[in-house]
Amino acid sequence: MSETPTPTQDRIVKAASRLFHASGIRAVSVDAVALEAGVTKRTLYYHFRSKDDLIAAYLEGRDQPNLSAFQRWFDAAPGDVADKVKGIFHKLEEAAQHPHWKGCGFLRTSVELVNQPGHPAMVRGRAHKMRVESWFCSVLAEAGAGPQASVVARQIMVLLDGCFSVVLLHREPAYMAAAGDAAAILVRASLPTKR
Amino acid sequence: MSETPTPTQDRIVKAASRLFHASGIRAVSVDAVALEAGVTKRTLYYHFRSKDDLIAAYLEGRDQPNLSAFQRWFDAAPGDVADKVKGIFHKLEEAAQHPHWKGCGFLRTSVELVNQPGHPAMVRGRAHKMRVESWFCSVLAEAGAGPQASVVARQIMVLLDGCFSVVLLHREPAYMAAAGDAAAILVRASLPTKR
DNA sequence: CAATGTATATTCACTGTACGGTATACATGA
DNA sequence: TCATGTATACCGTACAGTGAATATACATTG
Repeated sequence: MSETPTPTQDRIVKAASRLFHASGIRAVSVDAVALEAGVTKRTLYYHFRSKDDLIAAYLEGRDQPNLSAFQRWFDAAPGDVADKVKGIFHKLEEAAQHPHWKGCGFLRTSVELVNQPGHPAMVRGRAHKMRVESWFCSVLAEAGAGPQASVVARQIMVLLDGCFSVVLLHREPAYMAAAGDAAAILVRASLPTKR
Repeated sequence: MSETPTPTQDRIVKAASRLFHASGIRAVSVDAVALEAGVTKRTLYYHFRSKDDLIAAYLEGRDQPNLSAFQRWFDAAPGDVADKVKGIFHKLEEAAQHPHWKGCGFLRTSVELVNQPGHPAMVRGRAHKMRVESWFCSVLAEAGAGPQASVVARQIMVLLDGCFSVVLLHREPAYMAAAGDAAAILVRASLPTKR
């Protein structure tokens, strides 16, 4: 799992990621993944024990890139911490404009696996969300939020995941702007007054 | 659709609701619904054209009850508007304690149908969420939020749906308390200062 | 009243297909 | 020759949906 993947494994995971993210894990068959990867199903099963393994690999591959994107967006935004957090929501709003945008793969997978809380994909989903939350928490703590940092980090996570869900249903990215404003208000309320 | 359902139709929809809500629409077969309803599959297909029709009926039946619950919780909570909104999140937190709690059927169904935006169930999901949002909006407007009412209503919806998603993944209802605090802060910020 | 017709409601048994996963054999290079 | 990798063909199952027959209810008509 932690070894360097062969080119074939890589192609399979990439194909799985495209299809799973586009249509959901239950709607995509193993045959479809093999076809997309240009590989026979038997080859796929040589490299992955089961479809569940493939799902786990799919999410594994999205963990770091997702977090990095948030961090990049935060760093690139001008202004104070509150503005920078708001900047993340702004970038998310831009991304959601594309008709192919499909929300958060971790959340969507967790919905499809709602009755298998111990599924490796669920474990990875929780770990990913916790990483993001911890990063928000440390950012807020460095900005001087004190003991409020962890609460506000949780509130930001709720707003973030709320955006994914609401916009996936309504296809109305403007919710993200409203959520960004909310996040900025909450961050400011947690920081010591400026002057 | 608007006619009084026969007892058999009612039993089928109720069985479908239980199973769909417990496990998701894709994980539950029509055979399973028929079995749960104590009816042959062929009888089920006499009353409903397809599984999609059944899914739509399932969500149709959750629209008004869901909204009414929010309104009841709001009315029952003490304090000003901000406190009452927070009261909704508190009740939600209580509900999420039960191990059988499975989040919001509308959101979860929308995830499972992500590639069929025109599906009747998606249409009903959007309509339901809009009804809830409109109700929040009118409540805020009556409290004197002015033009901010619609923005804050959207922020509350994002927090609400964020709770459903986050808690379904983490199984940690405390996120709802944090979200309730956030909602109260946002509502207060939108109202004219007391004195 | 009895025989008949008709719409509603229900059942058993079935079809076609798509799916996750596998048995087995073949190829290739160290 | 042995490990790695790929391919063809297949298995058993589960699923959405259907065909054709049957039962019940109730009205129409001789």
